[in-house]
Amino acid sequence: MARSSTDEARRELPRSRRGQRTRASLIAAARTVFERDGYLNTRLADISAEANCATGSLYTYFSGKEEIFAAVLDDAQDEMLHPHVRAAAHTDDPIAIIEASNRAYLVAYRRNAKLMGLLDEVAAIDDDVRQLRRRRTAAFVRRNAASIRDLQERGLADAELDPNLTAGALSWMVSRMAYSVFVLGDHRVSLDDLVAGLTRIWANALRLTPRD
Amino acid sequence: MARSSTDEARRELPRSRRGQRTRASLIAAARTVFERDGYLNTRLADISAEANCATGSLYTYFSGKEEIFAAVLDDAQDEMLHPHVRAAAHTDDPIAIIEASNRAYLVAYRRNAKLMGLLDEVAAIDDDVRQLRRRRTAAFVRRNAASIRDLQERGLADAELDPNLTAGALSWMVSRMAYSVFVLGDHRVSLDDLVAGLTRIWANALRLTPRD
Amino acid sequence: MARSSTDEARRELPRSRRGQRTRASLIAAARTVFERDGYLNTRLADISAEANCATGSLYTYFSGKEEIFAAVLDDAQDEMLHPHVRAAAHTDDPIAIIEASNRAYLVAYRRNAKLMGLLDEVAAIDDDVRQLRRRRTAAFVRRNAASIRDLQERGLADAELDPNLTAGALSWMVSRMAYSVFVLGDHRVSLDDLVAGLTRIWANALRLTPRD
Amino acid sequence: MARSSTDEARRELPRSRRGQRTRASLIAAARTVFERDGYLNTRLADISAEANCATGSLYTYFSGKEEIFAAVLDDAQDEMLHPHVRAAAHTDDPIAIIEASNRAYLVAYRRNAKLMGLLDEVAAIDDDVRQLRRRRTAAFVRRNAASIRDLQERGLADAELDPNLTAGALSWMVSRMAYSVFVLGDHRVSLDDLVAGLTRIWANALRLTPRD
DNA sequence: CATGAATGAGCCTTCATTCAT
DNA sequence: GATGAATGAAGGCTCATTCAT
Repeated sequence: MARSSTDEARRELPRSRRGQRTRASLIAAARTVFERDGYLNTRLADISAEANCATGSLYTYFSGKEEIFAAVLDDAQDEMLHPHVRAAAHTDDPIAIIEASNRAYLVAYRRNAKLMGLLDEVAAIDDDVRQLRRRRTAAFVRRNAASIRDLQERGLADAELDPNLTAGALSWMVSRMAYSVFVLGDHRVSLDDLVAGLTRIWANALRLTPRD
Repeated sequence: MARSSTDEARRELPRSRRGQRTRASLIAAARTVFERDGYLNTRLADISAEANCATGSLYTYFSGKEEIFAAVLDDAQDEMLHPHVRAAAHTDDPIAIIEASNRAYLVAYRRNAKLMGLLDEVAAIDDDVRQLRRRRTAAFVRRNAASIRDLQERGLADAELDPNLTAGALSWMVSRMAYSVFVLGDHRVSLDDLVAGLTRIWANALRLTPRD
Repeated sequence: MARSSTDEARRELPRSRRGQRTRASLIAAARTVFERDGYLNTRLADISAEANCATGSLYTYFSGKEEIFAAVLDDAQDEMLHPHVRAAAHTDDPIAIIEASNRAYLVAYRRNAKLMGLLDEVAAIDDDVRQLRRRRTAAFVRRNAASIRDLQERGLADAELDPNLTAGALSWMVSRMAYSVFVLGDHRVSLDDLVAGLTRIWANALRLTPRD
Repeated sequence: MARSSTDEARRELPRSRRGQRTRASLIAAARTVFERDGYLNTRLADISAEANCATGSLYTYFSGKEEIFAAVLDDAQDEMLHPHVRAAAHTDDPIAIIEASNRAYLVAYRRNAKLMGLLDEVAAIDDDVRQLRRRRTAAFVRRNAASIRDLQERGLADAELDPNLTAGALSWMVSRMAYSVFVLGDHRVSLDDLVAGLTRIWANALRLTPRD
């Protein structure tokens, strides 16, 4: 997570084995409770209770709610990262790449739907988390923008589109649809149809021509 | 607003002129404070202070934070409504209609950017508000879906697209871009460019052919 | 009521006809609400609402909750008074007199059961009401004590009994049984059986010999 | 106390010694303040102040006023219980048994007069406490009824009396006289005279013949 | 390091009472 | 007199954070 290296307030990692166990169980408990009760409704006491340890112990490792939430995100880091386009590096077909990317994203989102919804809740509340998410998204958007620019230069994509704006718009489209489908439960649609639908819109938007 | 007719707990409207003035000033104060401090940080005492009245007066008209927030939304109702496509009824060009619709939406959004951001914050927290927003969005999406279906039937739009999914995806795209630009301050872009960009993406996505 | 003549704080009686009507409807409403919700749970606003008049109007006639409660008691005065033994003056049989007295008391109690329960609630809370009730009871007890003394002097009742103590004990016995049966709903027993049972205990206690 | 086993909301007992001390001092403080100021006038802050601890500490052990009051009763439990008739099991004389029972009750009542008065205040207000008292009284009355029935069967007591009604009536008589004498301060009478007087009435009521 | 009780600021909510209209 | 909105003191309760053991 972005904070990992920069946040000097963070408590040091525990040295003893016992400490590591406690810390880990607190993080696991926090995720459980956050996902069950929501960020705001969660009291720190609930977390320590879930972790079967004393209230005070939480402060041994974390400075407060925000930090333990950050730790939960950190812990789930890899699962949640925007999948890289390289995920589908073994093809040249731009549409196939987009599809692979979307699929990877949506699969990851679905697997962590509760946490993603939580992230959304917290981002609406907490500026740090909002910045964090923005930074992540920015990286993703930048990659997409680069890809669009590349396709435009190769004459494959609509040259009129502003690569940055377009990348941003399409990224939001996918991430909000994921939220809508997996968190809110709107749109009863299968994963395959969702991937296909979003990919087609994305490809159309760029005016890529399907090879068919 | 949706609650108006359904929420039986809502306090009665004031009978006297004085009461109407107080109620109105409370709503105005609430909007000011909510937009300034955010929903969570706002204490009801802040609102009454801003409205220059006693704490208790707030409870004369509202049962609590949620209800006064609902009243603020109610009050801003018309400004915030998703603009109807009819806005551009005086043309036949599908792209022109989309553009007009997007412009209307983005203009309205920009005018109430703070409130829209607030709505987003609260929707992440409060289920009632979430439902409220969902209902509104659903109506908007339904209209868009109908429009897409119509264009498909007329052979103007990509027949492969699922109208509902597409309408949902494109609507989210526009609304999140509005959030991104006007609330978060991302993408330094002019309103015109934003409208043009989103409209082009939208039109491309449907495979509408610009007349040029 | 005892306060009627002594309490200088009491508002004057209204002169206008309209005022009298308002005052009367407030008292009626107060009784309704007190009996329905209990003394503590009753808010003055509930009373004025029930009386279909403004909150402020209550203060035109009463200085507060205690005073309007006193007015309710005042209003119900005659129904609630301890019945006088004279009620059965047309017989010489001591037991018949006791029975008549008990019956009269219990009938009156039953008729105003809600109010009597209320009186009990308030007496436990408010010292003024407690004193009021004590004064009333004292008069009743005094009469009973005199009656016992008389029977003792005539050689009809156990001479060992302390007339005051006995009168107090038996009076409490009857009044608490009334409370128990009519307010709490204990002892499923008919009025006749209740009267008969209490009268027999009373007569036995005095060692009066039934004539049979 | 009756709630002990049934009230699932009750906070857990403290685990540490310190916690036990705090809890105990809160209960002691509560009794002091309740007896001094009455139930209604007591603010929870007064109790914590009296116990020299923070407001919040009270909530560590009790969920509110009702529960801490219940704990006070619980704590005084043994002193307040209706004394059992067995208290005087070493005699066969029915009157002596009644006298011993009454004396035990009145002595206990006098010792806890303030608390008994309090119990009365609260019973008039709070339904839970009312039920609690009712259950206790019922047990006491049941024992007395059984005793009366026994005496009737042995031909020693007036066969006409309804055992339940009579037991109820006489029990109320004694308990209200205790209230009257020890709480209200009516009837200037010595304990011995009170015991003697009530016992004679009780015995007379049953038509027991004194052995003299 | 763990424990879990203690702390107390902070905010909400009620409602008797007043008072301008 | 009637009206009903305004007032604001009062007290309840929560829970993040600290700290003695």
